[in-house]
Amino acid sequence: MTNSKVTTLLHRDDPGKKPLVGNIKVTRQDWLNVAMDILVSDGVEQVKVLTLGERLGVSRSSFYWYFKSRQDLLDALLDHWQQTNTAAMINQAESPAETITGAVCNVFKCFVNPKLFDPQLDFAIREWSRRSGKVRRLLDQSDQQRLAALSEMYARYGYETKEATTRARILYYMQVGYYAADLQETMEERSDRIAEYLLGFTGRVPLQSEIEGAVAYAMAASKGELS
Amino acid sequence: MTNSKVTTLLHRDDPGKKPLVGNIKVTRQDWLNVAMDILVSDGVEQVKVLTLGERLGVSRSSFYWYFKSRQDLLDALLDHWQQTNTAAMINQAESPAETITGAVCNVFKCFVNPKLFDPQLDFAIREWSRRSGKVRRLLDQSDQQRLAALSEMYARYGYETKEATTRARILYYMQVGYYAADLQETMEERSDRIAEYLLGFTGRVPLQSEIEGAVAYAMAASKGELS
DNA sequence: AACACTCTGGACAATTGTGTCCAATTCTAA
DNA sequence: TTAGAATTGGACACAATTGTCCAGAGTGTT
Repeated sequence: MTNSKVTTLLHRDDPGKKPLVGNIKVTRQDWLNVAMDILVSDGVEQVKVLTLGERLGVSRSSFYWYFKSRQDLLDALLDHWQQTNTAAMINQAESPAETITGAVCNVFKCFVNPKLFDPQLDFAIREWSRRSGKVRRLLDQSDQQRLAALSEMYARYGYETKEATTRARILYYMQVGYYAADLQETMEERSDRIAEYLLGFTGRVPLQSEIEGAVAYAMAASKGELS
Repeated sequence: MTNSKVTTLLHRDDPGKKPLVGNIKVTRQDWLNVAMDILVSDGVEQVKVLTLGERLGVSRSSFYWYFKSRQDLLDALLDHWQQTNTAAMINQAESPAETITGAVCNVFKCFVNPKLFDPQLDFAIREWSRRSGKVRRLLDQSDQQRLAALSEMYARYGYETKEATTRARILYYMQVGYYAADLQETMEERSDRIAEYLLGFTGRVPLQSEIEGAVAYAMAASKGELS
């Protein structure tokens, strides 16, 4: 019904890596990669030891060599998320820019470049948080940090406090909703609205150069040309 | 971890209804109500015949008298959603208003009055749609209809096409994201930002009377005083 | 009083998931 | 070449879940 990337998710599929010796078929990282893939496409509940094993072509027992339990794997996935997404968004919100529209363009980079920020992973965690108090607490904390960084960004360009925090919410939750809806929109379609998005989010007309820069970045990102 | 309403979810808990005769302990509607409750609070995957039966104080076999299978129940839940949420939002988007800010206030009614529109149910369906092609198709269709109605609303007040459709997206997806994030915000906190939300969504300054009307509606809705 | 109708409970089968145990395999090092 | 370490596969135990079957318990009808 869903997923399965064509990229090299598994050690054995990556020609750059040296072959595994001995009786070894997969690595701990392979289990993690496949688990992450399923987490993103199908949700936590579908992260099942049996399913992962089948996809790796390996028996379930192997799993228990690398992980203490299913929960142990889930904790590792959560760790990975914590160490990537939130940091990236805060970083973009704090990047310098001439104008507020330029600053929002910086934040847009998170929304279009999966190497910077993985919105689908973010959504998967959000879904997971509904069923786990621990995950919920971590996510609430991240949301607050991100909103604070975005509010501060608007404030830097002269918006008064309440307008700054409200615009931060609109920008942030619009992004959350966009990925929750999981549109299958091409990057061309999205780019085509950039000027209007910038106007909507800031109330100010963006510079032509900002629009062009954002479109160029979005197109490059969609082709995997960025890091 | 979650839910359980205190309201009269079950036939037997509603003093207004006549008692069930014979060997009858629950009705088909009771099963549906409890299922809907769990769908909203815990997601489709948690809608289990055993769990529902326990909550109703009845054995699983009873379920199979009222429903052909678990899938049969899920189809009924989906039906109910279709016949409520989308219609309500389109209706609000089409309501007449003097200004665009007033029109957005009409749409806000959906976001704050659960009797008009149930955003948590909407989110539950969205989550479900990730795991079912059938649900996915129905939801995509609803999203498009709602976005079309909101775009048309902006267009009525003079926004040109691309700005109208973009603002419709910001308004709609912000709402989706807001409920996906599942903040535990009081209605006072939300109301306090209404003027800024209106400015952000429309780019125009709302009338004082519109703000006051919207706040009054929101507070009444949160107290369950509306229909 | 006998019967039909509606609903419920309990036993059973099949499937799918987690976790444990141990033997088998394959490389490395002594 | 032999011992040991790392990894994997297969069998087993256990729990949760869906679905089937049928007997039984109330009600109303004839």
